[in-house]
Amino acid sequence: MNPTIKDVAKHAGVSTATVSLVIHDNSRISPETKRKVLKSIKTLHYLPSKSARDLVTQRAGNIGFIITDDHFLRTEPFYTRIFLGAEFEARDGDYYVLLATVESNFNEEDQLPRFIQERNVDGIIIAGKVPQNLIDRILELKIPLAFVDYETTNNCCPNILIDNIQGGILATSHLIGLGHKQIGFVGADIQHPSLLKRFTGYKQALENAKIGFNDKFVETGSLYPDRQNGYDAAKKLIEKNKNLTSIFACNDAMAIGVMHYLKDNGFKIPDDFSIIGFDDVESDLLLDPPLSTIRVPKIELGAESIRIITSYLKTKTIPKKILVPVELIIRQSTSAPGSKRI
Amino acid sequence: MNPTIKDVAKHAGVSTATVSLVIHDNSRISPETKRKVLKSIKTLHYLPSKSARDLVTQRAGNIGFIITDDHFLRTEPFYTRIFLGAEFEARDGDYYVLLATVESNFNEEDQLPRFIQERNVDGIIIAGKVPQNLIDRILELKIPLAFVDYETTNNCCPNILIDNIQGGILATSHLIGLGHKQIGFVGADIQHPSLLKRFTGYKQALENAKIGFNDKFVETGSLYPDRQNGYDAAKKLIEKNKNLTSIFACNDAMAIGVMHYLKDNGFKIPDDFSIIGFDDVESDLLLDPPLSTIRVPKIELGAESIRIITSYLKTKTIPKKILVPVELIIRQSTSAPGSKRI
DNA sequence: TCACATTAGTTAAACGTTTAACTTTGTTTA
DNA sequence: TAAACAAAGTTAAACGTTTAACTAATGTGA
Repeated sequence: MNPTIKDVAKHAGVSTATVSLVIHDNSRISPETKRKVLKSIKTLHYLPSKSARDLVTQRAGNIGFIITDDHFLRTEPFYTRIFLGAEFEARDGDYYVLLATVESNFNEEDQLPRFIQERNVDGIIIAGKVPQNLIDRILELKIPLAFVDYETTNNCCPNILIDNIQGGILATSHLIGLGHKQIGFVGADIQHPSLLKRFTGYKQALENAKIGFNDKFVETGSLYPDRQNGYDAAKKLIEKNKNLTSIFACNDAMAIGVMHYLKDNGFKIPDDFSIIGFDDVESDLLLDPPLSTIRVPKIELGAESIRIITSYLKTKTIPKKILVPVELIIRQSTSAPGSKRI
Repeated sequence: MNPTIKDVAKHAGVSTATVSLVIHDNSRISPETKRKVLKSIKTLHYLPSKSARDLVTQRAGNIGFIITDDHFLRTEPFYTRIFLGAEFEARDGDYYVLLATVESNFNEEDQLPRFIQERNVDGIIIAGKVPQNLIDRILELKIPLAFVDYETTNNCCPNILIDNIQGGILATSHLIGLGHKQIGFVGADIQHPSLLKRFTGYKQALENAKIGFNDKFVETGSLYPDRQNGYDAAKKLIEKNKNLTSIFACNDAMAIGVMHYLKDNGFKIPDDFSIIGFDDVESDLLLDPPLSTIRVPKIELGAESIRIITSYLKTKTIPKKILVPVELIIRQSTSAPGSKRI
């Protein structure tokens, strides 16, 4: 069996309390005793037991990370990176991150994630949109909660958000700056706060540039912002508006769908048509041409959410909203409106 | 505070031992008492504390998952999915999975992952290649260990492996079946057992088809099997062998590099040149044309590794090697050798 | 010189379970 | 009828820490 604090105490000729105080660097201990104890710790290869510690301190040492399986499968590289950002940051603090997926149609009777049932987390991060009744049940249990990339209306909890409006402005302004005046918007799930704000940014940029907003240029009918729906939206939009020269898609997945539609229909990108996405999913780089987009600092988003929740656990104070800035990434899918087609 | 076992005992009018026995479904308890206790548990919303349990049972309830940061960043979608497979499977068992990355040049004095320091795992899964001295130190601590996608020479521990040889044969035979006779191989890090076996499969398929092996058709100089090195390898290989009609790349990342090189140099895929990869990373689908490849069941690989290690923890028996079968995925990057170039 | 701090440690209870060993009561068996 | 056994619980120790409250020794100011 592993050595315990008692073994160390005996070896160093002190009480277990002293050993504990040394471990926690308490000033009550003289330098000499400290040295002696540290030496014993080293020679015995002593490591404190986490479960014993957790029991007495009444903490779990874990942060739960919840996401719907739907989100996870559909937009995996996006949320995976947020998770990783959380994971990395948690390591520096003193936590582990436990992952759980829930069904997107989670309902009353469904089992809560196991780490909640076992009281195995000190706090929870929810990534992306989840069913309201899940949120309610967690709040009922009074487990500290933070949301990343999902804006809640009741401001019970901190929200770590992408600056979606700014992103929408950046993307649209980029196209405007290149000389585009006919700019389409491809979106989805208009209930989703993030997507809505990107749309708001789009409109705001048009207004700033004194370009009239035209709702014929907007296609937001589908539920999920995925590749197939991007393809279909592009089809509708372009068939309806022959004069369009560019599209801002609400995320990269849809942008990729748009690109495929354009390619399938003989448009050259960016010569005939400029297209910009949002998210900067890594795979953008594989595209031909590489996609201009708005970079979302995913790792940073995850890290920030850990910082928020652990600081809450320490100080019991919550900031309401954190807005993480985004960045315009110009690649080769956008250019000045060039040789017009047909 | 949450209710404890004492509260339940008091509420049900029994001892805490009885409550514990009920929870563990011990036959010593009469049906009537059992019913009574279960009712109290329900009305009080009692949930056993994991840390108390862990302390007394001397288990952590966690499995560690270790990977080098290098692997993780370079081939993220691949190992991420293995991790997820482990995560999902662990949930059904009674474990959480804790992730840790280590530096690929991990050395003696470096800190072991925190979950090892804190004795917070019952077993460890190592994914992909890691430095030998890390392995040695874990073995020293006598923590049960399993390797996924990395073959260890000393057979101390179970190895959950992709059937790389079979994959190499499948890929190469596919090209041969299409009529190719000049088939290049693009690889890397010839020390890496997995890559080596893919190469073995390549040679074996050639032999099976009575096609002579030509080491001019092989390029395995670079250290990492990534996109850039794929690009460079294709360049060398094709400049050297004008008669090549197809390439089997040891993974998709390199295959993508090869495709980029081919595109940059005016080759049409698959008309002028067939290319097949290995791994079936999701992003293959974005490529133009979509890449034929060998699918590795990543989720399954992770799940299997959890099954192996938890079954070891229960029964203390280890299977030596598990070979997970792979599958040929034919997309549009391979076809019969067609209209030759220039 | 004495009351009082300060320093450097110790003692012992507490955290919430599990489980071996024990008790009590009732039922067989020889 | 007594001894043996089975059934259904209980008691109490143990797991390995942390920490409030205590103690003993030394230093300090009036």
